Amino acid sequence: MSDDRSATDRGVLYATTPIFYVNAEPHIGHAYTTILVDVATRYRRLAGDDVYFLTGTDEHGENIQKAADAAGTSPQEYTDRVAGAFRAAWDRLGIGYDAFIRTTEERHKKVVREVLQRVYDQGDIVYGEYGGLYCVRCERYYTEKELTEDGLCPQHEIAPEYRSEANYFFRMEKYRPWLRERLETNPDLIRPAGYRSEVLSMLKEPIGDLSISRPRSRVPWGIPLPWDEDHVTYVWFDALINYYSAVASEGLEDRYWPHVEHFIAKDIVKPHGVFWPTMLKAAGIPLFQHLNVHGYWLVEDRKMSKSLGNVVRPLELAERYGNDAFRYFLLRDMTFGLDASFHEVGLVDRVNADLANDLGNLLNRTLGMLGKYRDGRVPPFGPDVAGAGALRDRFLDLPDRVVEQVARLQFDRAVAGTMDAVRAANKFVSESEPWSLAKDPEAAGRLDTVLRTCLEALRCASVLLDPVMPAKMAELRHQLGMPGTAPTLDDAKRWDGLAEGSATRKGDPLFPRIDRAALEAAIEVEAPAESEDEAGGAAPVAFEPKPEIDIETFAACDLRVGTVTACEAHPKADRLLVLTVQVGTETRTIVSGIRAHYDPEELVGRTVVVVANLKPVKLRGIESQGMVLSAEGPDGRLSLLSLDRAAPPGSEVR
RNA sequence: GGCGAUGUAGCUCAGCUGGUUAGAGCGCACGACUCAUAAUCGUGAGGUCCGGGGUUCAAGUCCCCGCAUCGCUACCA
Repeated sequence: MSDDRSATDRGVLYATTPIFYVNAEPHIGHAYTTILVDVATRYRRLAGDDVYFLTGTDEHGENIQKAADAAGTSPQEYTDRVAGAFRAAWDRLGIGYDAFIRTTEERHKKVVREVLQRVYDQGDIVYGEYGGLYCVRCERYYTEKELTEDGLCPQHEIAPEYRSEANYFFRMEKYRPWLRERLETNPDLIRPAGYRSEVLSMLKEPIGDLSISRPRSRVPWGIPLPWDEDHVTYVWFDALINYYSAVASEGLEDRYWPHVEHFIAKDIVKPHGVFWPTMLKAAGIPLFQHLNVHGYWLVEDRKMSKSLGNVVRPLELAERYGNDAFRYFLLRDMTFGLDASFHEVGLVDRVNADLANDLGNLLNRTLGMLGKYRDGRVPPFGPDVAGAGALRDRFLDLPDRVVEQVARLQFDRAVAGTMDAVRAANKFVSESEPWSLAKDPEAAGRLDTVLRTCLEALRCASVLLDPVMPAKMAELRHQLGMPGTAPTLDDAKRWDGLAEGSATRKGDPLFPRIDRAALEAAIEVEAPAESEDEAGGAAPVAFEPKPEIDIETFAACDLRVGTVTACEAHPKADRLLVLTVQVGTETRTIVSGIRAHYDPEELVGRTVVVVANLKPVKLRGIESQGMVLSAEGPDGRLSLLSLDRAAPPGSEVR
């Protein structure tokens, strides 16, 4: 256990998941974070700690509004529905959260406004007019240091202008030195260490100030700024503050805030590792204890994406294989902080080997013999049997180790260690051969010892695995004849937890084996079907049309058919390709940001659509004389426009 | 381009502050057993620890260079 969480906060835990943006159904990433926190909190509860587990939904913003419009409903109705879907999903996955916060709740809005006002009053929120020098071409602000000696934009060598955008900015840059210092002196504030380094490297250069508002006229679906009702907060002050508002609004601030642990996936390290601590500092609220960052589940070794058709639906898996088995797999097969690969066959193998063969079968064989030899009743310990004491010691050593591993976020090891002990129990059965003892009347006492030892091993295992598989472990204890009361960690520290003479209740196998061959066959069948629709099946995108233009304005764009005659990677930019395009009689050099989507070779000879009268611009040293058109797919994947009938290079497009 | 992470048996991964013949599970081969969910237990095959240098008595573990994959970041007319 790390030093900084010793005296003050031992015994109390406030754990959070991110609040999820309600524009999509929960996927395995959402589910993993939430299950992880569920397991972590259950372990701490098992140890007798005072625990508060928060999750929720992020419901404001333009996208929600658009999605609601597209669905033909109001934002409120829309978010009610989706937030309800998230809650239902978590319920089905056995998530025992204590509180569910929605950013549209009054209690949240009130706290957000209070915090905003406080930060504003002390001068850390400023109007965008003070934002600075803005290069129109770059569409970004520059600090004076970044500009050339003459005060020009380094990219375009034009004079930047003072931009008076109607936004408010949080003066985040001001807190950068403080945050660096804090991370230096508090090395495990962000963990594992790799993510701390990442944040530190972000802080080496200016982080700028953070835009935190949008005009209410454009985005009415948000929380109005308390001092300027014409603006609403944008994302950060709204969403991040949920962690604080959830307890502050319930009078639980003193009890839980000093013990807050955030759990997130690595994609949101920046807002949580940079924005959030500086916001807290500015608001005079103490920092979180740790920011705990986990990796991604890579599906078929690629990042999960809708366009690849490899989205893993947690509810389907839980349904198919059992929720507890699914949870076990997630916790067992990912090392905290690192990415892990998800293969459905791997899940099945894991569940069969560990849960069906080792744990489930140990229960089944033990209760089977108990029924046969002892009428299903719990025997006393008899004379010593070789290996019984060692097995007992092995189990009784586990609780302290597990608690420590959980504190270090080593859930995989905590679970593996317990399963190793279960394996040792199976070995003990083989070596002590109770079926042979049963044939020898003089060995009755030793048979008692063997059976009782197995029963106690199972009972202890059920306690140590209870946070991961609450339903199945309760069922296990039920089969052992125990009452349905919730276990405590102390139950795993004793070897006499069963009542002598009590009746066991052998039932169906706890974890039925999953037919792996059938699964493989099913995958065979599914595989070809997936490749058919690249984009055709993608959901329509809600959008807000740009301001109307007339035909003359459109005609001002000179769009032309072109043929790519050569193409190579830009020598000084990772994301750019340099195309040579034949447009009519002219040959143009066009720089385009499509390198991540197309190989240079595959473009040679292709027909493209070119904006021919764009003002040329130098991109990383190469002049681009135009632009090629492409469309963006659901996953940011670009698709170049081409023609479905031949038209010679230079033909006008209209 | 900058920063960071990862690269260990067919597969999924452990290997903490450098120290005996490099580990686990799955899969595979052979054997044992029969209480059990075609389960369990044992034995075995299988590795240039990404490549190349270096530091050290000693390196998978530290340093340098490179390769590959991933992430963040700049460029995305």
